[in-house]
Amino acid sequence: MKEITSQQQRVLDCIQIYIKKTGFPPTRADICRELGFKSPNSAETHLRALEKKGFISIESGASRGISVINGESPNDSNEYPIIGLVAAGSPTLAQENIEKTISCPESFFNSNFDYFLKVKGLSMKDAGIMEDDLIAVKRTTDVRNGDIVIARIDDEVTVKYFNRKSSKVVELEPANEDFENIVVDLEHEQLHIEGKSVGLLRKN
Amino acid sequence: MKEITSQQQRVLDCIQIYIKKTGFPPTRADICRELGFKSPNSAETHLRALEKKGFISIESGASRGISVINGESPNDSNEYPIIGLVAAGSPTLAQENIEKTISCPESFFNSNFDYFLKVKGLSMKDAGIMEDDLIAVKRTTDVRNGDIVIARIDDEVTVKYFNRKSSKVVELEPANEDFENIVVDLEHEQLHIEGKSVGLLRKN
DNA sequence: TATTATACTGTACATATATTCAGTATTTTT
DNA sequence: AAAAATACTGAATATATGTACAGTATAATA
Repeated sequence: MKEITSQQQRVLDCIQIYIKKTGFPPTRADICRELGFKSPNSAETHLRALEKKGFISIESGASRGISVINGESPNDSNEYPIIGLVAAGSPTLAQENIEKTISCPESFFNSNFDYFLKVKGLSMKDAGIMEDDLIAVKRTTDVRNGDIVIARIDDEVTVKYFNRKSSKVVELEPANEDFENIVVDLEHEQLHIEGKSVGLLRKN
Repeated sequence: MKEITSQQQRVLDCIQIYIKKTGFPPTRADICRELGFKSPNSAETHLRALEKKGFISIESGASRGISVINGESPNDSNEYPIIGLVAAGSPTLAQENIEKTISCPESFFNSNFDYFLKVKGLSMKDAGIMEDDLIAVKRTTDVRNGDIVIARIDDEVTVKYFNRKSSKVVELEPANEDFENIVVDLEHEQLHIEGKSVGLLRKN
């Protein structure tokens, strides 16, 4: 990140204050009004400079398409991401998989947790886990028989009861008689435990 | 704050996700693209409805002039009591019935709510409501068919689906075939609606 | 010394965008 | 049974807005 000039700082501050106050970014004209410029091009050139230096990004053609690039993530509060359970692919915390975040106390469930997983399907319905429920997931590989785990086999992610049959065999058991147990032979298949359920949240 | 419809909720979610992703609010056309509408007026009418109900504010004439009201200020956390569902007696907020309290944001569920009710029994298990789950209850008598309600008949409190059969008859339907419908003849029995479920919380 | 970056004014214009009007249909409320 | 709210399509339009072009001037680099 390059040096910022004092005028560019004023413009950057102006943008942030404007967003704070209104909820959306300013136009070039708004910036001129706030800072006393008489030509929209004054704002324009400052914006381009700020973009070039990496302080903001500008969506070309979009009105008010300014977004402030925030180096620091707000990890001070307890924001937990909601991640969609996609059939293929692991539930990573990559930006594109995060649908939303929820603010909630750290010690909300009995154990602390890392993210919410949005459930698809009814394979755990007899455990009271319904479609679109949010499972509070704690990232851990320390799971015991009977735990509800988030498991990945190859690229498929599922939520099931964990049941270790032997040192080489693990069964993943649904809570719905319409579904069948998944038997994983650890010698021939990769089983990755993403974490376990420590709670559940449902919004009607 | 009035009731929000499911479509309006989709639009509201869309706006919040869009802001989260881009840093600025969507245009009418953006909303149409995201939700599959074919006319900008579809978005427009939903926005006006959301504004009327107080969920958003719209700056007249400004492009992308949408701001979400109550957009999760971090310190709006409240203490909500957990009340045990005892077979006899109403779930009052009297001190002796409060087992515990939970700190959680006001806007945690889609609708605001008043207390948590701890579930006993499995009469609603097919609705994903299990023993010891905490139902977020909003105190209201404005319930519709299909709502999960907290109802009191004489001194017995239950959680069931609400189904008005006629002006004189209401059926309370369990979500478990081992239980039977409760038919309430309003001319001969007192039915008191304590509130309805707006969410659920489970701790493993 | 020539070049580049900064810091503006002022005009112009294509298009992005909000917003209105005219319809249709269904559901909910009164 | 009538009225209001919900949930759309489709077309039209005034204006809000980004952005390019033409200048001027000063300070910092190379």
